[in-house]
Amino acid sequence: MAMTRVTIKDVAVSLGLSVSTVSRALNDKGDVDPKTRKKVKEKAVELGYFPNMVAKALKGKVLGLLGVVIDDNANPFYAEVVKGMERQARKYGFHLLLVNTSADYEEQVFAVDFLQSKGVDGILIAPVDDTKPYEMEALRVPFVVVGRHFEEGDFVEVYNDEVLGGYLATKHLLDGGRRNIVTIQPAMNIYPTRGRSEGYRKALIEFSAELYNQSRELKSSPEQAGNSLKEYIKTQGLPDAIFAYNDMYALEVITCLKGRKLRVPEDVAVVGYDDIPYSVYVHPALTSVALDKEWMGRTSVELLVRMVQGEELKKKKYIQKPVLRVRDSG
Amino acid sequence: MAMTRVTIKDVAVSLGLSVSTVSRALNDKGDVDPKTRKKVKEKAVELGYFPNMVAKALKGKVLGLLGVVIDDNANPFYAEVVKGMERQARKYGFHLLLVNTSADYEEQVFAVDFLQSKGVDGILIAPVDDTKPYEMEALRVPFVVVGRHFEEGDFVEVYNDEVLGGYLATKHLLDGGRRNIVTIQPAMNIYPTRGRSEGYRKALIEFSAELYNQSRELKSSPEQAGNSLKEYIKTQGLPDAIFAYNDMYALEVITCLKGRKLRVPEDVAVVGYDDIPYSVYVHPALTSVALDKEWMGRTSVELLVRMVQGEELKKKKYIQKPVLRVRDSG
DNA sequence: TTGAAAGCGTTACCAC
DNA sequence: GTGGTAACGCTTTCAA
Repeated sequence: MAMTRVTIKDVAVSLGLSVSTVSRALNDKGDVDPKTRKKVKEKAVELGYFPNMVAKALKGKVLGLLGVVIDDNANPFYAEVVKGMERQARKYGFHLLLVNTSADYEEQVFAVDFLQSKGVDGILIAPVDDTKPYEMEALRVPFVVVGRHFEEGDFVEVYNDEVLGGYLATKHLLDGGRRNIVTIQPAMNIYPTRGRSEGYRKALIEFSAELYNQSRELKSSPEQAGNSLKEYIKTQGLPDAIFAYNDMYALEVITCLKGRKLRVPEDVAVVGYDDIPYSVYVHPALTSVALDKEWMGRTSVELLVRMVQGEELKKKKYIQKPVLRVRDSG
Repeated sequence: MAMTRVTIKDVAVSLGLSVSTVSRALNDKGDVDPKTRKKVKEKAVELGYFPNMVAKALKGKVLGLLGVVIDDNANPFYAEVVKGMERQARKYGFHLLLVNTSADYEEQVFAVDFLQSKGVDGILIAPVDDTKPYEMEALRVPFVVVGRHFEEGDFVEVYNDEVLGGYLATKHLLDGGRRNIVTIQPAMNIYPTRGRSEGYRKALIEFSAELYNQSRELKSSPEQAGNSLKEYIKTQGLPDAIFAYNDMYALEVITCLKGRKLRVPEDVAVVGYDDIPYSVYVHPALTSVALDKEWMGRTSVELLVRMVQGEELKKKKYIQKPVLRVRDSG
């Protein structure tokens, strides 16, 4: 087990060559006699040699490590994004280093520092707060912002048209005859919340100023969504539709509604967001704004790798257009 | 951005000290004048120095990287396990390197090699096939087997009592009056399939030899579960209960059943496994064998870190007892 | 075509 | 208590 590692030097001495020649042979670089090269490679395999990336990295080469800083890998949205990242990273010979922040700012600061001290070549990050670009200055390696969008700063970003998403969802509800639509979302000030709100209000005002004036935004958390809604209903009365921040919120909202013997969508229509894989199995099947999550992962890694390899990206914003997937809940 | 990194040497010259002294001061090692130590630390902060773990690792120290080799991070079961791993790893100052194998053996071989060449200190692995212990010999770093169990080989393993899980599920169905129970699982030959089958058969034979002789194991895949079942029904007739390998299978099975206008659980009862977070929201809510997935993640990391730090584990098998969560599907 | 030697950032041994 | 130096495994000039 703990047998000492086979190094380039072992290969060299066993062949009576110098380490430099072996290095060149193995990396197909410089001038090496084809025969020598062949011998070296065979010997390397025979001895079970495999390169020590750590040593390579110390020589200024890339380690092939990409840090991923997200809220929670078990959130089905991020799970899919990460899956896409992993797949793409592998194609380029890169590995993913995962850190969850629980959407906590301190954790994020720590994560970034820690990741960098480990020598990652780049970072994929969904910042906890995308309103303060100067906070990204702690980043000393190339990075790509995933699923967020800073108004200022010209970072490379891969995100979704959240305004369109919010508009689509709300418009659909309006088209279905709903007039008392409340939206529920987390208190975080990030582009996804801002954008979806904006889309929501855009659809409302497009319909009438009156409806716009009655717009209602409820702040909550995935776990508390049900309780927040209950509270809201108690004081403000029953809405006829709810545009949930994402499918987790929608699921909680539906559970709460059912608990009060209300029918979905007959009494209250519910539209979610993210279109997680389980939305088909729940009852009623969720109507949701769909995003290609793997695309986000693949694209962000693709861009980051190019940056790590020294490429200067001209295009910096990669925006995806969401689509409404209409099912039974609204 | 691309400003060159602050090294220990920069701190040394700016203070007129030697690198060795600075190193000792920073690491609280050996003899250093308390005053010097203080000065060094302050200067380090001032200059924005942070240790280069890659260089440390080259010196034979631990890099603080743990490789994770699993089927698919987006599988809700693994997502929770990974979450537990990440949390625990962080406590110890370790990072997680994620690789998905899609349950493909070649991918796994590649993953392990690749991870090792990147200098990981240890590996957490859910092997694609846990019947061939000698295949683990490619592992040259400490490793912990997660969610799998080899009959031979004395690896450190963190897994679940799958026999009990299968027994619990089947017994519950039997107690509910079901007599024609088929189980559906993947074709993979891994402890979870073997164990759950065994538990299934154990419950059957405990009831009667006749029932045992009628036991039916259907091999399929999560995506094909519905079709496989349809095929089965066509040739073998309708069972009155299905013990699904996990909740994903169960969800597919239920969808298939509903598609044929069959009622769950009235016509066919369905029990799943893993108790994923969404099982509460689906309709009917899934009865499922529950596991503490985060515990698996935490424990395996805990053990691996201890191994990496040189500890010899006396206890090698960490087994969790599953519990049946009865809801509406069966 | 091949080899010697320097250097990447850090630690550790051994003098001073 | 402090500093010089070798060493970790590898790549990369620069000579030979």
